[in-house]
Amino acid sequence: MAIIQRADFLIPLDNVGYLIKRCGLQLSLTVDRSLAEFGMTHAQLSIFLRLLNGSAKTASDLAREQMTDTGAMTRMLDRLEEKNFIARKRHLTDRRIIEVELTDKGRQMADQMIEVATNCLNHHLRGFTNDEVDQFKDFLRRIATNNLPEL
Amino acid sequence: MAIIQRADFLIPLDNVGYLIKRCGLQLSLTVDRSLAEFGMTHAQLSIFLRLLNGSAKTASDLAREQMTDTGAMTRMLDRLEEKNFIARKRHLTDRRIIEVELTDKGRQMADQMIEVATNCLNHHLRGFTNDEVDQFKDFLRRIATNNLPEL
DNA sequence: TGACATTAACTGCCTAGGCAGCTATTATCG
DNA sequence: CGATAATAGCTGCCTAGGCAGTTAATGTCA
Repeated sequence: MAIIQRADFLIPLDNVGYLIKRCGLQLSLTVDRSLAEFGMTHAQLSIFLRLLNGSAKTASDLAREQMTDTGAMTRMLDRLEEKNFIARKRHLTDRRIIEVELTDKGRQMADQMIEVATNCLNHHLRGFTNDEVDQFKDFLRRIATNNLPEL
Repeated sequence: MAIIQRADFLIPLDNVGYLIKRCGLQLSLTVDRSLAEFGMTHAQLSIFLRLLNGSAKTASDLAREQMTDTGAMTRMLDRLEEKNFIARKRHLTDRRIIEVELTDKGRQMADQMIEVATNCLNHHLRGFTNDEVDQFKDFLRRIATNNLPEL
């Protein structure tokens, strides 16, 4: 019951892997270009979003959710701290942990970035109905969870 | 008639941008891990596919279709040439152009890689019906073409 | 034809991520 | 309690891509 055949694989526009990768690249490129006026990137926006909604509070939370390395995250947080967008605080009881929080300046920047990025997303999704977007997101979530075991 | 609202943006699993990025990362990670036994990557497979089906013949074709830089492509082709997977040949009439072609060794490697990568893709798409895959691909193609102007 | 623009490929420089290894701290379990 | 494992964050090293600039070859057009 294989879904994807060898033949599909050879045609770029029939190759799901290629299509996902391409859309992801286009999207992040568009967002990065739009955020360039603030000197920011989509990767940094993503961190801000996690901190804003509270789904990540520490450096390793962020690394895990961004699917990146703790080393890379350390350096990314260095850059954000340098610009006073975030602050690091040692956890009181578990002193291994560094708690990351947005500064006022960070929250303000996040606000502007969200505005810009939302527009980019809507640009890429123009012509989609709400139902289609919902179904699309559902597909993506199913693909993501199909891989959880080895994540 | 904005589709994506600010509120959606804040919730990772409702954020189309985040979901696409995540799926793309997971997919290429899975493929890369599977191709590691050959010492190859998904980026290299992608080049092989283009050369196999004839949709790209030159270095700049490849760079354009991979959405990368010609400089990066030069170096990538260096690596592939070094391992004798591809050969470079000057175009006869337009001597600026370098034509890239797979060697026998390259074609043989491509064959094994396609097998492996197809399995990865099917793994990520398990539980999908053929219709769902078709619809998913359609969504992705629409998103990709929504951005063509500035490509 | 000759000046200028464009294209293809390449190179050097910079940045950022992946990986391995390290230290400090906490958890586990005999 | 004490040894060992696990976790969090950090650093050095390497690789690969983005960008700008270069060279060679071709196209354009007065």
